[in-house]
Amino acid sequence: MRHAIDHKSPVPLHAQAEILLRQMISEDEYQNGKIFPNEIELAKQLAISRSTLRQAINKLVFEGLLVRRKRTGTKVAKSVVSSRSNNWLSFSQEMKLRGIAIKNFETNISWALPDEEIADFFEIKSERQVLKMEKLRGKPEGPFVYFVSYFHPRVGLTGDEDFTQPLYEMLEHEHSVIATLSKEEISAIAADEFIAGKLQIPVGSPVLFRKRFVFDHGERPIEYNLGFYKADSFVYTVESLR
Amino acid sequence: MRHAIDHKSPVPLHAQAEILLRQMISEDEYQNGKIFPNEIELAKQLAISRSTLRQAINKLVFEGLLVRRKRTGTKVAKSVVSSRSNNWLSFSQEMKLRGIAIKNFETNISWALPDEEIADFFEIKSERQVLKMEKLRGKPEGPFVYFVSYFHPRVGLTGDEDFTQPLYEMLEHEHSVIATLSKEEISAIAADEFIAGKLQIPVGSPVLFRKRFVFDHGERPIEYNLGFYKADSFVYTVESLR
DNA sequence: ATTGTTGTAATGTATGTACATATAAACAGG
DNA sequence: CCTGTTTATATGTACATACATTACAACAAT
Repeated sequence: MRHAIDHKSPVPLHAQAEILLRQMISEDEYQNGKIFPNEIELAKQLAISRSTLRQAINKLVFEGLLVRRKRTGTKVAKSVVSSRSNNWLSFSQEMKLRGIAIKNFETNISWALPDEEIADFFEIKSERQVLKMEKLRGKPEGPFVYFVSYFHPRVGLTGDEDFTQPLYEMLEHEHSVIATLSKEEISAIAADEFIAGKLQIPVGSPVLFRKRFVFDHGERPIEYNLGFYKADSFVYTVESLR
Repeated sequence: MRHAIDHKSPVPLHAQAEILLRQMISEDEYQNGKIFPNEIELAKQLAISRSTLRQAINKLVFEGLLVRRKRTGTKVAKSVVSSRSNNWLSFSQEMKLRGIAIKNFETNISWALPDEEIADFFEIKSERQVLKMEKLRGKPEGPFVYFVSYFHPRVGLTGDEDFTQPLYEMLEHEHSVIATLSKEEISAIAADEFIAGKLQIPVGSPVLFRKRFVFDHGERPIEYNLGFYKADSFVYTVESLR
């Protein structure tokens, strides 16, 4: 009998249930296709009503994390198609959601001169220094992604900010900059020596390369971001309606 | 008093409510920020219960079409305007747009047994044969993409169709199947022997791999598609709003 | 004028209940 | 052995109800 739900907590019961379900989802058994206890049973275990539990389950179904079939039951979705091209979760938030612990291998903040493409995107002179952020992140056993970001001077970053917290929240709270639009280009490339060194892979290995342009609500450029992902470590999901 | 909801229809009431709400959303008044009737009032107008109406509203809130605030009410979300990019151009249409002439190197139609993932996606037994379409396409100087598609038996393809015309138009006109939703997963992989052979590149070279799940308006699976793009030949672009 | 209080209107949370529907599995009949 | 039929079980749909929370608005007190 589970009873991990606190009826006296200010956190809504369905939200608590959602958290519990996310935990279950990340467990190996459920990842491997084990059927969840049925609604009635699970509701009883958690000591909440079926309707409340359903609220939590439905949210996860909508996100594409769970699938349900009558008579069969509820289980973790096979092809984890995380719905809504919500690319607005931070990297760590997203990984957390998928139950992956991440480790920071390097974080580097510096001032740099933008190359032509960046200066062009920011609409500034290439003599003007911009803040550059590099991050090397991955699983405990090794890095699998190398990021480089450049920020528009308008944002007002000093380099002393706390770059460990979710980036877009930090920008919003500390600098009142609200990122609302991103354009991304995704391609496959071969690792050059630099990237191969960072990701600890052979030169020439496949790398998923993402170039990202981030704008504020006035469509003014905010961030220029490059991401290099070790092959197979990362799947980019997109959902589109006609 | 609205009463556009048919209680005798086999279509669930919440689904009917959802359709009505979508219509309202598209109306000018609501686009311009008019507040919707409150839940209780609207439920009364539609002659359904508040819970049922809420089911519909919540779905649209999840989708980001509506925003709600206590005491203020429910209205159309500001920023939304149709997000997402058009992945709905056919390959050749898209290439044409970019001024690239396309050559077909191979087109192969056959019947095949689906592997577990495909059978699972289609929700059919893996003994049931499905139509398989392979295409190798590229520039005059060489191929740069290899596609494999599987079609759900429901579509009713015989294999004798004209696969040279734009696929989704053909499906719509010849088989009344309207593809409206696609979920895609993009990753980088190393070319295995088969793919390397097709694309005429060394084994182990980087390849942009796209897995695509296509659904009709009822979210029923229609097509399962794999695309292998030679590195640097293809850039995937995504635009997303928050 | 500012600050605090109270009313009220909207969504948010939560439960209990009832019946519908889809389907896997067991069963029976040929 | 296969084929149809029944049964049990899980999700799906729908409603009625109650109380909590939030936040704007009006008013009162300082």
